[in-house]
Amino acid sequence: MAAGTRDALLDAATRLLDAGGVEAVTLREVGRQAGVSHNAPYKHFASKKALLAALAARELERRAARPETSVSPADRLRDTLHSYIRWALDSPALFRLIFGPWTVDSTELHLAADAAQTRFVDTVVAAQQADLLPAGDPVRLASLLRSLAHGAADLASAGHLAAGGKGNADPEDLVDDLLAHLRAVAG
Amino acid sequence: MAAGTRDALLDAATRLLDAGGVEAVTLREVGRQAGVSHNAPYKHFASKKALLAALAARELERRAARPETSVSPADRLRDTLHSYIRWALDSPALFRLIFGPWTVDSTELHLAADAAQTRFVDTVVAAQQADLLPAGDPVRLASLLRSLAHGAADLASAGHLAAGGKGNADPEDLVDDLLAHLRAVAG
DNA sequence: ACCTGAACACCGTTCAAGT
DNA sequence: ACCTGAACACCGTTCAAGT
Repeated sequence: MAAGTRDALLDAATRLLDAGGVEAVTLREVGRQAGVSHNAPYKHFASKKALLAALAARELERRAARPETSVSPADRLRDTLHSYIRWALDSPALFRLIFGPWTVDSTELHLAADAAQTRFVDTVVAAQQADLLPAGDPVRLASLLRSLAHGAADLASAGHLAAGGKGNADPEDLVDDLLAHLRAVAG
Repeated sequence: MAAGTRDALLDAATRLLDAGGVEAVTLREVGRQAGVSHNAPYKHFASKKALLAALAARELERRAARPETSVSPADRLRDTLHSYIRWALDSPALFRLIFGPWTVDSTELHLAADAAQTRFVDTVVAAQQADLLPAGDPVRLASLLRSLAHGAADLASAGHLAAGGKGNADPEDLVDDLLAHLRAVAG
C-alpha cells in the first residue's frame, strides 16, 4: 500500500497514535509494524520528534486538501468551526500533536499551519461582508473564533467541559452561541 | 522546609515540571532531589501518574486559596480570565497537566476542579446581574468564557496564536474583545 | 510504616558493519 | 543509499529484604 519505507513508517506511526495516543508511538513498534528494524526510522527522520512532526504536517495537509462543500458564507464559517471540533474529538492525540507545542522546527508543519490560518481568515472576511460578524481586523476576529473553537474542543476532549446536569453544553453549542452573539453585534 | 517525604517529593516534582516540562519529571530524579531512593515514591504514590495528579490537585487548591482582590463584578470577571491566561503562560507544563486529559481517577483533583468551576459560575452570575453579560444559563455562559480563555491561552502558550505582523492579538486582548461584544449584546 | 538495592522489561539513540 | 544488530544510558515498576 505504501510506496516507500518512509510512508510505511508514517502510516504505522499514525495508526499507533490513533489507537493508543502519543505514548503508544515508539520507534521500535513503528519499525516493527512497517516491517523494518527498530532503528531504520533514523534513515528517514532525524529523531522521534522529527517523525511526529512529519506525521502532523502530513495530516494537516491532507485535511487542507479536502474539498470545500458549503456554499454560503454562514455555512462555511459554521462548518469550518464545527468540523475543527469534530476532528479534535475524533482524533484527540493527533489534535494535541498538531496544535500543542512543537518540539522541533519543521518548515513543512509551519507552512501547513499558515495555509490553514490564511484560509480561515478568508472565511471570516466573507462572513464579515455578509454582516454575520462585526467589522474590524479579520485576523484578530479569526483568532477569537479559532480560540473559542480550540478551547471548547480541547476542554471537551479532555473531559473538562461537561460538568453534568443542566447547563451542559457541547463544544458545538458554544460555537453556535458565540456566532449568534457576534451576529447580534454585527446586525 | 517540607515536613514529610511526601511533600518533599511533590516539591521536587513541581520544581522539575516547572523547569523542564513534564518529560523532565522522572521518578528517579524526583527521588534524588528529595533525598530518598529512586523508588521511595512508591511508598507514597501508586504510580508516576498518581504523583502527577496529586501535584496537579495541590497546585489547583493553592491557587483557589489565593485571596480575592477585585471588587466590582466587571473587574472580578476580567481579572479571573486574565489571571487564568497569565497562569497558563507562566506555567505551561503545569497548565497542560491540570487541564489536559487526566490519566488517573483522582477524587482530590475532581473536587478542586469542581470548586474552581463553581466559583467561576458565581462570578458570571454577578456579571449578568450587572448587565455586563447577556442573560441565559450561567453555566453555559461560563463554559463559553472559559473555553475562549482556555483556547487563547493554550494556543498562545504553544506559539500558535501570534501569526506575526498586524492583527496580532495577545490572549488577553481576545478576552477583552469577547467581553466587549458580550456587553454590547447585554446592554 | 517507611525505605533500600537489585533486577526486569522497556525506550531513544549511536555506531560499526553489511549490501 | 538504505538497512541491520549490538550496545549504551536511561526509564517505570516490582520484589525481596532491611529498620
